[in-house]
Amino acid sequence: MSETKANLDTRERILDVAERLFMAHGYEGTSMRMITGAAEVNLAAVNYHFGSKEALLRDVFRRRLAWLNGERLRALDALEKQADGAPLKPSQVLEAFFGTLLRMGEDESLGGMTFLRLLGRTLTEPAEFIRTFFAGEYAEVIERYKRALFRALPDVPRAEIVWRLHFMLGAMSYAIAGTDVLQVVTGCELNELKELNEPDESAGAGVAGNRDEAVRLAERLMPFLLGGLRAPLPHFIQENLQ
Amino acid sequence: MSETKANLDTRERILDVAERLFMAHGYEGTSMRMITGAAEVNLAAVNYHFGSKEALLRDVFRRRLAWLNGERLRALDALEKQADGAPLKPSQVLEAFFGTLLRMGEDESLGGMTFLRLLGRTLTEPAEFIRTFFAGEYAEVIERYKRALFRALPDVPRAEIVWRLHFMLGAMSYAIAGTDVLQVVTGCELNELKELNEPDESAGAGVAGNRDEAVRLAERLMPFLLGGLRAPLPHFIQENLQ
DNA sequence: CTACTATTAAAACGAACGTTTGATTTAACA
DNA sequence: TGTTAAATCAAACGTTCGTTTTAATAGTAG
Repeated sequence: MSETKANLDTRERILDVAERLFMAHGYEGTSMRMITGAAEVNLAAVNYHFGSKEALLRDVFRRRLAWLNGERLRALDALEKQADGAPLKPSQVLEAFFGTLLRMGEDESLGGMTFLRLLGRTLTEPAEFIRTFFAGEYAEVIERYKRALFRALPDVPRAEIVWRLHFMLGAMSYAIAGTDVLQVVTGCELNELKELNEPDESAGAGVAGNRDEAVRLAERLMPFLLGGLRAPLPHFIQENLQ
Repeated sequence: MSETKANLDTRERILDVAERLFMAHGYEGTSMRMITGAAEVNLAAVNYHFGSKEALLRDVFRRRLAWLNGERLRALDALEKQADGAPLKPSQVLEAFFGTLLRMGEDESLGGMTFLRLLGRTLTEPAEFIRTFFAGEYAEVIERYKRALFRALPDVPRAEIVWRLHFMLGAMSYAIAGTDVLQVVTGCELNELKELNEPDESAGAGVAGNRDEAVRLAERLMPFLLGGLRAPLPHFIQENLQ
């Protein structure tokens, strides 16, 4: 009995279920009883293992962000070592930052698209403890990448770079998190997106589809982001398209 | 007595307060008691005037979106009439769509930046009734603008156009909604953003600052969005920057 | 076996939630 | 001025929330 339960210990199973439910219903919209019910553990298990609901959310993210931002730092280290003191190319910096994220979406053992969408959604959650938590978790990575971009674009005003990085983070976040929302809004012509749109399905059946989707998303998003970085300065909206 | 109360009737005052609080704390994070308390009305007033909390949120958005999307349709009508059957330029379409939105952010009587940020945040809320509501409210506008973009870019695959529109909506949404979040994440170098960062202040003192900020945001965001539309197709990430 | 620690279980806690009720006040019109 | 409908009010409704408590159950070293 309890074959599926014995595979993972309680702690890990709670983290997996919470990740999925927070993504599907948001932080406030997910109750402890929903989590412990879906994870088939006792109601008190969350408070026993994590202390509180807030701490659970933090641990859900810590588990993934530790890997993600570590990988990002390692990628930047490798690039800078290879460049040997010379400034990096802007696309290298962006590829290291966003490429690492998108590759994470392809790996189901790292949370896959479920976590990426949760991340994108949670970045806009207004709760104070969430914001301060993210600020702390991201501080080092953002600082390093900002410096790399400043060196890569010495002639662009630094405020402009930060603005554009801001927009790129937004486009990326939203493109991932809002997929199902805007699929409806934009009119369902992209039925290949449909596979992503089953937030409550945890079966392994959709894994392959999600991986393909992540690859496709990465390919389409990267040039868009570079386009954002390469765009002309304000007041110069010329008409050289098509 | 009740000088500030007598100016607006109960209904309108509830809408204003709810708009502000939903923005600051999210839908689930805002209680009826917070709303009625801040609006200085009885707890039962919301259910009396609107029926339920969900209906209140819908009315908060209806009040603004009716104006916004109506204006968007009128702007597109004007452009198409002026073009006299010829395809529009892509930048004209984007300017009509996003420019209308950003100009709304400059007008405090239309909700200003408070509503824009609420809109951006709520678009990623997972609650089902919110999603279906937005899909209905946006359907006509998106359909019209999609058609205009298809005509404006006959050589670009339609799926590609929808993708890029998707990303642009995301970048715009997030740039507005996530201002205070990413200000922290990206390191506070843009201290001119600080003025926006007082979600609980309703006094008129910050109005001028917010309007300036909206104009600045518009100027910076538009070329970024055009850059997104103008970006090369996948697999062609060349290095012509800086 | 005993003693001890870690984990799970059932039950209940007080607080806060959205909503409803029924009485009371306000405003408009005959 | 008396009548009626709209609006406001205090109070309570039943439910659900996150958390805590207390007891029972492994699992392990001495």
